[in-house]
Amino acid sequence: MGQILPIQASAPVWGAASVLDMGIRTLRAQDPLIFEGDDADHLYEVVEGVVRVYKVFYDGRRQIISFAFPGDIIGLGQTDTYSFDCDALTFARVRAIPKADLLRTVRERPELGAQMLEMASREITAAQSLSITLCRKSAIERVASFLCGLAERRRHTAAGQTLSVPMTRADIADYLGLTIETVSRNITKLKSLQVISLPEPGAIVIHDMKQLKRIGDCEAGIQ
Amino acid sequence: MGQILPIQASAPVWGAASVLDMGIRTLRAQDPLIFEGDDADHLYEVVEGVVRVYKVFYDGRRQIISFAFPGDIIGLGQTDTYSFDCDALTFARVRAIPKADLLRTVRERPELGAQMLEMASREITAAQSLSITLCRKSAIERVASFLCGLAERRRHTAAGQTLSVPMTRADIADYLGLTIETVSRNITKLKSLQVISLPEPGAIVIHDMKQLKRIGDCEAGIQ
DNA sequence: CGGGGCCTTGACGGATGTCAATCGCGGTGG
DNA sequence: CCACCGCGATTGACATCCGTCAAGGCCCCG
Repeated sequence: MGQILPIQASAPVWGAASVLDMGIRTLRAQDPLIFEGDDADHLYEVVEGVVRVYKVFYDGRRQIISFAFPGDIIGLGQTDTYSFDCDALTFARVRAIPKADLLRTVRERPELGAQMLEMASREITAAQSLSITLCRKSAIERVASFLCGLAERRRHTAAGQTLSVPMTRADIADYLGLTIETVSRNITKLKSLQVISLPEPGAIVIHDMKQLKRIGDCEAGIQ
Repeated sequence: MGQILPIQASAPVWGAASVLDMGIRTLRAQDPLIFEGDDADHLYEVVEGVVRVYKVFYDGRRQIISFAFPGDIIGLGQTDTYSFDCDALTFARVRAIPKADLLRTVRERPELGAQMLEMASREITAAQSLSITLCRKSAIERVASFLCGLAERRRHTAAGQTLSVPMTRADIADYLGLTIETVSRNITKLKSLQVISLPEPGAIVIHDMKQLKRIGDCEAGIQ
């Protein structure tokens, strides 16, 4: 069985840890971090583990907006109250950054403001590319691009490495706008194409990254 | 025939018109403003008219990312080069804001930085809600929420007002991730439900805003 | 009058959702 | 020890929504 790399801690993004490192919160899997409607008075930087950000609709439909990995910031797009729920997917540690402190710090160090803008930019780009994924791609293309993205963010781009997939099929489905069954069917299809394999639950091995990318980018004639 | 309100000019968003009002560009319908890959050295604030922002894929598929109305800023999420194309949907005037000037100004007036962050926030929220629209909603729900959003942004929330819809069915389809035919069918369905009517091409009247909202928010049992 | 957009409407097929059965695995308790 | 249960994943059968293809209408304009 392959060694699955842990989801590691990262250096503080803001550089100004001494000023902003107000508090680290430790979360067990499933522990809530943010409820929709809470006052949006903190940003959270994921230090370790994986955190999921999602919206739940009156009828139980759920849209996962993002899986946040170490180094990611949650709450940049929130002004008054949070517009989403957020909880831990795995054991996780997050750094809580009070917005008031942050704004004061930005006043003293304008370059931090530029950095925040840049991160907001990236978030806009991510959200827009998610839109494209969701509306222009077929089910297998979505699954393939999801796995590609996962591997890239964890820098597991070499073939044959075991990639931990801490989310359930339901999480993936709610992220990709599909059902559990469709996700499962298409993972099976990728397996039968010998692009990936599933050595154990919660892990996958990407055997043919190029082909996976081709499928994810709609460049392969898969039906 | 109802009088359709023009899409009006707005006061400069930045307040600092004397500093930033570097140039107004006038565009006829269909005139290009930004090509994907151009150096992202300007922001554009729409002053009058409607501008569309979109991506075109290798296979001709097009995703409209946003319709920008007066007061909207284009290019906030762009760091190096633009990642989208952009052109005028109607006659339009835009204020070109050189980024270099803007950064200098922000250094002198940090509150502008906060304002930019807030606009970026709004853009993130918009992109995320577009994701949800695209992946969680049925065709009629998408069309209804599109029309609701249009009415809200133009502040035509009273029933019976005539709302100008300057975009074609193809534009709406490429924004909502649908086909022309599906958009048309569902507009017809909303008409037969007596929620809207089409007094003339390029205009709609919303008769039952509450019901339209219910449908757009997935709160109505429509098949 | 004819042509070309743009829109609407109909018929049909296919991808994906829904419903249901089954499997494997881990935990629990008799 | 093993039967039982619950949860997640897989697989199959069927239904349905939406895309595709095609025809036709409306309107403007030459």
